[in-house]
Amino acid sequence: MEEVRLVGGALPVNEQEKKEEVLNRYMEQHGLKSTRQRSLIIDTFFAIGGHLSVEELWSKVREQDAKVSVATVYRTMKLLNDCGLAHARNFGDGQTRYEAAAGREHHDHLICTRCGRIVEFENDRIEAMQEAVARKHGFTVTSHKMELYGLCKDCQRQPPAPKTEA
Amino acid sequence: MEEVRLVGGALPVNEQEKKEEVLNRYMEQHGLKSTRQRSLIIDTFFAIGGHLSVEELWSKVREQDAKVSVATVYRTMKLLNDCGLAHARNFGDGQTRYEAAAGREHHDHLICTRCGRIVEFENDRIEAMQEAVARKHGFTVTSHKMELYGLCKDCQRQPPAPKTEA
DNA sequence: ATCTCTGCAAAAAGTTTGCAATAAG
DNA sequence: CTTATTGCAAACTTTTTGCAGAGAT
Repeated sequence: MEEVRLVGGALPVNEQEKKEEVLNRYMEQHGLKSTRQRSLIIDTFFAIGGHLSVEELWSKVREQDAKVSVATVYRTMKLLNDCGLAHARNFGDGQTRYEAAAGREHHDHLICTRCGRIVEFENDRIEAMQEAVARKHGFTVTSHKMELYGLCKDCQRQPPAPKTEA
Repeated sequence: MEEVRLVGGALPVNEQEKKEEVLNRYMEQHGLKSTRQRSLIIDTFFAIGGHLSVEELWSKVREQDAKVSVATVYRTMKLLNDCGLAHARNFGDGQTRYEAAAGREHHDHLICTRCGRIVEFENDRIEAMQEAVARKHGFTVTSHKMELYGLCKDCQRQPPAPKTEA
């Protein structure tokens, strides 16, 4: 139970190719160059998975190359976001978190307010009802965000020490 | 149709009393004092309604008293949030927005990505399903956030000029 | 009087940007 | 070679905080 800090992490091998394809096409079309730090940041991001803040990602990246600057991490994540391989999320802790997006279904989040654990889920019936509600109000939905905050199984029985998000 | 920029704004008169009661009790229990700027900020906040950023609220407050500082607005809104009369929201535009909460049911938001209009709604069935999903993952939900982004009725037929949030 | 508040300005925290040096194609 | 990228530091934005003077009870 402990090792599953986050659900929805690193991509399976077959996704790797699709991801690289998307990335390469995007870089080519935009005249971008492939650099050592970009690759390192991107690889690290997809390898770790989860919902990383720039700070967290940066510290992981620096374990490999201490010279990489935050600015580069910010710029690279913006790039990944723009080409659709990562989504920027904001869970209200004051910093933007990124999550891998390539080839993944839309999903929502369950967030433990005690230990910071984040679990992803999807539910078609809820989505259908959202559509219905929107229609009733004359809206056309293009995207949505749903976050459930509460206590995870472990934290419900007080004991487990609160750990800050992985 | 145009005047309804936001749904869920100023409180009805009968709510005013309940609100004041809550506020007074809270201030008393916490040894807080009622001051000119606090009252002005709070009254302005409830009078305008909607989903105000500190910046917006501050500018409205300054129309009445140009000397009030942002710090005081921040401190006062934090206070309102703590006593449960306001909820801090984050719609991803980089600034915290507050909305009146006294005696209002929990609700979610429909947000027009073109004109910024925000419509509130509530749906018990969706909430019930959220509970179910959470339970399935071993979570106990204490609060949630659901935002549907898309185009409102007006903006679906291109013409209407986009206006920034009231 | 006493203890809380306010305004101001400085400090944080997170993110962005300008620029000269550096690396990629 | 030419153009994009990087690191660094300065700039920005939003929010918080320390402090001395002003205000509330």
